Amino acid sequence: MQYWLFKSEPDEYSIDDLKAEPNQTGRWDGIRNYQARNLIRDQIKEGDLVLFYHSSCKNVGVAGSAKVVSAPYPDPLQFDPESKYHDPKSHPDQPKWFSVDLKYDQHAKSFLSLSKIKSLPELAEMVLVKQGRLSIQPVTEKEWKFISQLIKIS
DNA sequence: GCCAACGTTGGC
DNA sequence: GCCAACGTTGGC
Repeated sequence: MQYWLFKSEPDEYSIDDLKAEPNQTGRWDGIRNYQARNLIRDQIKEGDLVLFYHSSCKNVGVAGSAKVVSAPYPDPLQFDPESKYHDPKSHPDQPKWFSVDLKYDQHAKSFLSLSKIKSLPELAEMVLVKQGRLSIQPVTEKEWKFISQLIKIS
């Protein structure tokens, strides 16, 4: 079992949007950063657990949890000329960008803000704290357990 | 392969 | 809207 943190701008796609999807399951697409792509393509597995993080908004922080419910597969938006995520350099026989499906799990009963995260020595080593700008990042089991307690999810 | 210029992310 | 910290692009 592995743990991850996925960032999303809630104006674009919030944890409530995920919950409102049919079967509470949505496609995590639009990843266009190689570090994040490598994680999603090579390391993320069906069944892994995800902290759903809201970025670039009034309240930045961990809003809840979700579960990976598919293997990685090519992000269809890269082949869609209408999409802002269209990548004309990517070809279907060798796709550059990947997606997974996420299923809503729980809302944080207590929202965990970034400032709170930064104030906690137990979370000082999080990628979120050390390297701000990565949209998909690994979370250690220790961090996951600590955060689960803080936000009161099980 | 280096590196300057430019673009993006994301907190504040 | 600002700006720091990256990542990407492209000339050489």
